[in-house]
Amino acid sequence: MADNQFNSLDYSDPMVGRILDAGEQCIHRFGIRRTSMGEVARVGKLSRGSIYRHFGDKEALVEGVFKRRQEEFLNRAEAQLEKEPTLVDKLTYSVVSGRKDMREGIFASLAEIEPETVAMMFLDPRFYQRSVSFWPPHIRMAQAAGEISNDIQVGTATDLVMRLAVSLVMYPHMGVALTTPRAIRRYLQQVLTQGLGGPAGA
Amino acid sequence: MADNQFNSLDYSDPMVGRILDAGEQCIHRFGIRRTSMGEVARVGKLSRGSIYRHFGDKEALVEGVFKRRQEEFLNRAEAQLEKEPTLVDKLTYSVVSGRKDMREGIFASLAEIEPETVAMMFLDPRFYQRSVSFWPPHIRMAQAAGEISNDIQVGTATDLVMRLAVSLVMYPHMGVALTTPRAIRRYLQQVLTQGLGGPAGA
DNA sequence: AAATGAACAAAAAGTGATTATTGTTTAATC
DNA sequence: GATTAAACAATAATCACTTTTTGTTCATTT
Repeated sequence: MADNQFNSLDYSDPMVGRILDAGEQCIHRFGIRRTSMGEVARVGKLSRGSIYRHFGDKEALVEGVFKRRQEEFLNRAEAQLEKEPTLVDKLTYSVVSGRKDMREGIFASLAEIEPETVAMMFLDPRFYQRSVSFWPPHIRMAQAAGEISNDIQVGTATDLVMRLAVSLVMYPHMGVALTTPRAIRRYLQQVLTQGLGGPAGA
Repeated sequence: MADNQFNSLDYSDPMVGRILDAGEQCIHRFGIRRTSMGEVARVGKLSRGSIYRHFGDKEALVEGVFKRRQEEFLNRAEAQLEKEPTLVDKLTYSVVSGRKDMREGIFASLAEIEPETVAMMFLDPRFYQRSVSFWPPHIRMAQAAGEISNDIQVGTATDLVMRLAVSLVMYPHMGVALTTPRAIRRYLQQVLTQGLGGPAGA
C-alpha cells in the first residue's frame, strides 16, 4: 500500500491516471528536460505533493508515463494478435505497428526535441525486458500449430522474435530495404521458419 | 586531389595518419565535445590549417577517426574469418570481438564521458552501412559449401547476419542470456540454419 | 487515509558578460 | 604543392550569478 512508486502502478487509482495524463501531455509538448513537476501539477490540476506520493521522483514519473504507453501498446497488440493466424503474421503486425507508434506517438515528438534521450532509451535493455513475457504464449501456439519446431526452447524463440522486432523497428533497411508490410512478412517467413537454410539447403 | 575531405581517406598520406592518431587520442582522453582542433594540432605536432585541409570540419575529423577504427576492425575480422570454417563460426567470432571492442576500444571510454553520443552513433543507420559490403562474399561461400540455401538472396542473408550481429553486440541478453561464445554459437547455429523451424517442424 | 499548500535546503537550470573555438583567409616557409 | 603561423568574424563554451526546480517535511483540508 505504500510502495506504489517502486512497484507496478495502480491504474485503478484515478489520481495515478490524472498524473500520468498530465505528465504525458507535458512530455509530449515540452520534452522531458523542460517538464517540471510544478507544470505537471498545474496541467493535471493537482498538487505537487500528490505526484511525489505516487511517484518517488521525476525519473519515476517519466518511467511511469512510458511504461503505461508500452503496456497500452502491448495490450492493443495482444488484442490484434488474436486475429493474426501465424507467428509470422503476428510479428509482421508488431513491427508495422511498432514503427507507426515510433512515427506518430510520444517518441516522435520527443525525438525531435531530445533525440539523445530517445537514443538512450532504445539502448537500455530494461526498455525491452517488459516485453519478454509477451511472446512465450504465442511461441507455444506456433509450436502447437506446427509452424515452428517443438524442439526449440521457448526462451530462445522469444529471444529471436524480440531481436527481429527491435531490429526491424529501429532499422527499416540494414542490408536490404524492408519497408512494406509485404516485404517484412516475406522476410520474416523465411527467417523464422527456415533461417538461411531451406529446401535446397539439404 | 582536392576533395579528400568528402570522399574516402588517403591512408597512404602520412599526414592523414598523424591527424587521425592525434584525433583519436584526444577523443579517447577528453571525448568529442571537449576535443578542440587546436588540441588535436598540438598533440599531433602539426598546424590547425593542415587538419582543415584534409578534413573539412571537426565533424569530418571525428567521422574519419571512427571510420578508420571500423575499417581496422573489419580488416582484422576479414583476416580472422578466413580461419573460421563456417558462417556460424564467422558470425560468432564477429559478435565476440565486436563486444570486446565495445568494452575496451574507443567506444568504452567515450561511453563513460558522452553516453548520448555513443547511443546516437549506434542508432544511426550510416554506422552500419559501411559493413554491408563485408558479408556477401562469406554468404556466397556458405552457399557454395552447402551450409545455407542457394535459394536465398545474398542481400537478404546479409541483412539477417548484420541484424543478428548488431543485436547480439548491443544486447547480450534479450529473452535469454547469450554471454558465452558457446551459447552464442549454439544460438546462431540454430537461427541461421533453421530459424525456429527444424527437423521436427516438418 | 489521501490531497493540499506552504515552507525549506540542496540541486539544477537559466542569464549575460567573458573567453575559447571554429572555420576561413592570407602571406611566409619548408 | 603542402605546411605553417597569424589574423579574423562568427559561433560556441565557460564562468559567476540569479532564478527555478527538486525532493522533503508538516500542519491543514477534504
